[in-house]
Amino acid sequence: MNTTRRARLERNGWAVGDAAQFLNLDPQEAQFVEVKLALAAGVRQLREQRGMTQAALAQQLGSSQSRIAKMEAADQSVTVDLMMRSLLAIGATPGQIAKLIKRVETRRAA
Amino acid sequence: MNTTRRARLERNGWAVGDAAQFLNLDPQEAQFVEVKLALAAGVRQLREQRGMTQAALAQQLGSSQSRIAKMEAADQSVTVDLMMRSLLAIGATPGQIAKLIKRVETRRAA
DNA sequence: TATCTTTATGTCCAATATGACATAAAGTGA
DNA sequence: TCACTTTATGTCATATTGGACATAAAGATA
Repeated sequence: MNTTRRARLERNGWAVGDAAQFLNLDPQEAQFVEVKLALAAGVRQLREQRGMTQAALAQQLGSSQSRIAKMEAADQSVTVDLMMRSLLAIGATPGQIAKLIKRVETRRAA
Repeated sequence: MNTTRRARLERNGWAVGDAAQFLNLDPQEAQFVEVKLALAAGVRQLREQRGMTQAALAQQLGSSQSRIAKMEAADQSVTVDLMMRSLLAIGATPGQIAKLIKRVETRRAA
């Protein structure tokens, strides 16, 4: 978000910030959420890259379409464990997963 | 393990391999376990680096000493979620966590 | 050795996550 | 528009995880 847009919104009474501010998360829980978001995005990206539907991925994982949808939405009911397993099942390497997580850190600086 | 030792063991009927072979894990589940082991090691390392006991860390996390012990042992009853939260609570950055995971990949090549 | 501290292991049950299912919503092409 | 595919959302029962507690085992210090 650029500076003028932010300023305009704030003038009009909008609280402009990230999920952490909105939800009043302490910083480390906020970071945890960001990690989950990053992994969720990774799952979606890899799945689409492979031209798979959520249903197809669900079948490969022995899960269900609805759970995949929740996973890609980083729903609070899905664990990082499931995301990790999914990423590995899709063929992501630990290095790729690491990259997803590493980006969380720098995102704040951007 | 060096080559001659391996050869000697195998001559004597020992199956020489890693945890994956021993437990008959498929490769991606094996990798998942390795990720957990790496994170577990990270927790222990950071905790000791800070001169904390498991009990002290447990208190900081609102958990219990036994759970910390299990976490550091990468017990199957502890999730990656708990490890991640713990690492972040100890002050690990996403970048550091990423590094732990990234190392899993290259370990195989070593 | 004995005592104290720390860590490991096993079990309980309340809290949470899971796959499954139904169904709504959104997207796609005729 | 309609039909079809894909994704999103809500709920449920079963399974798994969590903190807690007891206690064993291992370390440290005298």
